[in-house]
Amino acid sequence: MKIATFNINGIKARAQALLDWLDEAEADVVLLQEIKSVDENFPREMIEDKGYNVETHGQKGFNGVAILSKLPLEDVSRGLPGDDDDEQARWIEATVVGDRAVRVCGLYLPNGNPAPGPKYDYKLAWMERLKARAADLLAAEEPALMAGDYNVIPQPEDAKHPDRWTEDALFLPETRAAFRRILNLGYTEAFRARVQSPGHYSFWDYQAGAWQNDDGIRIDHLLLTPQAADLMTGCGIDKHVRDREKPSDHVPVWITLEA
DNA sequence: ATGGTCGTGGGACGA
Repeated sequence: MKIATFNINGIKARAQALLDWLDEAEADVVLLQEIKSVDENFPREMIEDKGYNVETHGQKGFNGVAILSKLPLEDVSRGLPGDDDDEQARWIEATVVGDRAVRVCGLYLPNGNPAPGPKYDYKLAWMERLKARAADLLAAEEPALMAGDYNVIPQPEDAKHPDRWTEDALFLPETRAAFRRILNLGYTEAFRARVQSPGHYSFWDYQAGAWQNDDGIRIDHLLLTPQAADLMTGCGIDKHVRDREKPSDHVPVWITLEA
């Protein structure tokens, strides 16, 4: 089973790029972030025509997440638990029924800039709620993963120029510590578990020639429970997608599971 | 320090 996460930065502008990538990647499950669409306007038919089941959790203008799956999806749940007043569409989860059942959670963690400030407070509070959900998932002792745009640069090795990010909400010590606390519950960060070398990124800003200079950061992650990590057979970043026409500023990150 | 570029929706805001 191949599972990918992809922040597409707007489904309307990215429709063709997404379809092209779906054709080549042949992922069984895709977790999308920043669809920037309400559910009614999401172009589900074009994706269903490629054999995917489609579950969305959209919002007007911003945010929005979705799950695409060639396998059946069960027990779909929308919204990160822990704050009934939070109306931002940043979380969706479902059970994928393959040879084994895998609980997949798609997330779009708040950016948090500028920090300090209310947006950063929201980010840290959201990460605390994420940790609570992560702990509950672990307690089930089943294959499960939480994947998406974490807006967290875990280590200096995950940025071309870490010195330029020291004041940024994606790299502040408090952000990285909150991310580590989630990992330390018992999660495996798929890519870093398999690749130790620096210089692998999943996001390049549209501005200032970031892509041309390979001035990237690695902020899209897949976190696996021990039962999922035991099934992992591969992991990769589809960097070449960033060089295409009308690209997202993120590229897909994926794993393969023996499931 | 500033401005640099996108997407959505059709203005301002988020990233």
